[in-house]
Amino acid sequence: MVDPAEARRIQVRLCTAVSLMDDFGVLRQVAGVDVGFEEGGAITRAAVVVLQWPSLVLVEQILARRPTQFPYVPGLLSFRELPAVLDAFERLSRYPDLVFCDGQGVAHPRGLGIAAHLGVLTGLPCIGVGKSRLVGTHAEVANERGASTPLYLGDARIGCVLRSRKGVRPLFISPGHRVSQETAPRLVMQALTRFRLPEPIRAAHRLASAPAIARAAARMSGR
DNA sequence: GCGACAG
DNA sequence: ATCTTGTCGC
Repeated sequence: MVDPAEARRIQVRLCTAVSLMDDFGVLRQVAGVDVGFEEGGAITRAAVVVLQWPSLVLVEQILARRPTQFPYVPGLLSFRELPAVLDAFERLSRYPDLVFCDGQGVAHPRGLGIAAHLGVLTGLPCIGVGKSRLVGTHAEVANERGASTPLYLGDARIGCVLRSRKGVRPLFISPGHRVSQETAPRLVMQALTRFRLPEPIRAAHRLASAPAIARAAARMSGR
């Protein structure tokens, strides 16, 4: 199995394949990706949902489960979560035109967050939607829906910090693959309804964290 | 050597 | 991420 040192070498090599140019046609179906765990982390659950665009109507959902084989190491998240995500992608009846992935895109120490890694491996346009910061510096973000400020790593712009709705913690948006810095936050805004997270990510999260619901139901019915 | 650190 | 009830705030 790949160890952390080897994983970092793979990232340095693969990051050269990332494209930060808009390169996709008319969007008809978009996917949302998120991962959860069972058995105290022993089992990885990857959820991939497909929504019609721009209606955001759910049209397909796939859940893949497999033994976890890599620990959580900041900066190496994709090596822990992508195996299960790729299992789920193989079962899709049709590939989406764009993917929203929970986690960073190129806003990563070596430019290959999980959304960028997924984009390079599948070849699909991908956008990283992080709920918190991994790397980079930025100015304060106005407390208004749609407000944003660029995220930098040294001189390079690696993404943006976006307030998806007033009064919530901002999202860390960065291109994953075949999407530009300007377009990524625009598409995220178009995928929002009334919640902090864009709909594709919310739908994937509901499916990936289903165990929590099962446990809640068990507790209510009789422990 | 001392923090920071996606999910 | 996950373990977990009620509770503070808009």
